[in-house]
Amino acid sequence: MSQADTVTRILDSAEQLFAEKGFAETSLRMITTRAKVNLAAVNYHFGSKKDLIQAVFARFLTPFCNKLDKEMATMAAGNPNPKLDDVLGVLAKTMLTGVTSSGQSNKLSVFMRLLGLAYTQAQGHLRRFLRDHYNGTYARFITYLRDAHPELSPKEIFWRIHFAIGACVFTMSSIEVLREMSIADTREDTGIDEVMNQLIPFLAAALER
Amino acid sequence: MSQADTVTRILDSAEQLFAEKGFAETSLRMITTRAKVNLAAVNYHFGSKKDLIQAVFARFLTPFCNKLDKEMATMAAGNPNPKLDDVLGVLAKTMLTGVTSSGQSNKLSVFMRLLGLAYTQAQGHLRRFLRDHYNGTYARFITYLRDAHPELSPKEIFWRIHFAIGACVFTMSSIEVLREMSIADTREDTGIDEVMNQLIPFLAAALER
DNA sequence: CATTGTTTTAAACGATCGTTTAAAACGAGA
DNA sequence: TCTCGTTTTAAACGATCGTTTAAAACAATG
Repeated sequence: MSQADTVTRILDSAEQLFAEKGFAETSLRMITTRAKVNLAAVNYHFGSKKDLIQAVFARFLTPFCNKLDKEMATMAAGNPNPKLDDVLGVLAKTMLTGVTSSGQSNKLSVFMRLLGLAYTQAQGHLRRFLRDHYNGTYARFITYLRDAHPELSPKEIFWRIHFAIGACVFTMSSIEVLREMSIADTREDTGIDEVMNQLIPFLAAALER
Repeated sequence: MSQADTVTRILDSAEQLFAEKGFAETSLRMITTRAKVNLAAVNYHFGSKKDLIQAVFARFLTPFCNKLDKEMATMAAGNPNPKLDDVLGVLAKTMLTGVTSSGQSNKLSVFMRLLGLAYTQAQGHLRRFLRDHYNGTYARFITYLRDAHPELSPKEIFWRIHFAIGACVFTMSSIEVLREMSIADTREDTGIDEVMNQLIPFLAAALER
């Protein structure tokens, strides 16, 4: 087994388990067992558990942010005054097509779940890491939103977009639980596409109003 | 120190720490140290850490659900065809006035944070506990929503209300982080009342549309 | 005051955690 | 084939976890 294999398998297992259980509830022994590598491999290749957490985020956030930056620039080049729909459309498209780190299915919910953990479970070091590495893309995105709605104050833009992020992150984070509850409630299942098809107009209505 | 004191102090500390750090990241030693009681007091009075978690939820959910049930019944008695605004208004009022378990300030964000943990960090036992004890109130509330919007399918009701719950839970769960980010973004702070004043019309627009 | 049931206390239990160590296994270049 | 840097392995480290124990302290009752 080559080094790249070992590193990748650790990242895959860690990503999956972190999204499923959170950081504290996931032990290095769970990760290395699932990855079929030796326990010491994490500390050898990454240094510490904290560094592994950052590596998991870096692996999917770096290409995602690069892609988002590029797509945003492309949109702005062909459209001097992008509206909210345009900006959010680029974001949605990037999320749907650009999140493919470990190649497993259902990647979007993992992405969302990790994003949620970053907000609610970040232990300081992760928050600092994300700010230091991805604040640029975030700031540029917010700027597009402001330009699309110059009549709204920066505050209003900030909170509306985070309300929307909240609805997305929460829904996709708890998608399994929610689908179970939905079945118990309504006696019929709801596919993820169907959830997305309801979520998008929900958010559009809330953001535009 | 009487028994009631000890039990209450443990519940207060646990509630605070769970909301702040989550279940796994909060040790019994943190809880008992903050509560200024002996370590063994948790196992003596509650049995186990899982039982303590359930007790924390029970302490604020039981009076909350009782109050919500009563307020809903009162509303329905005086209003044969409550609209969405009425139903959500009762919910909001109950949340703002009825969440006062440990008497500390900023209780609403603790309530929301714990609610979020119940969805995203529930380890099975908690999910079962909540379903067994509070599913009645939940079902009744959903019924009011359905009656208020008979033209919507049960599925649509279910998902819209959970998108809304997501925006609330996420926002209030990460309120400290978000306020920091907002200050960095906009160079001005946002009070919690102000956040609520933006959140409510946001949700209203999304639910009604 | 003595007794009895309840609560608190200090100490220890075994289990599991993240991390470290040192030797073994491996692989490419001389 | 031998060498040397890299990677993997098994074992152990100290720390911390939830839980248990048995004795001490307490409070109420006779």
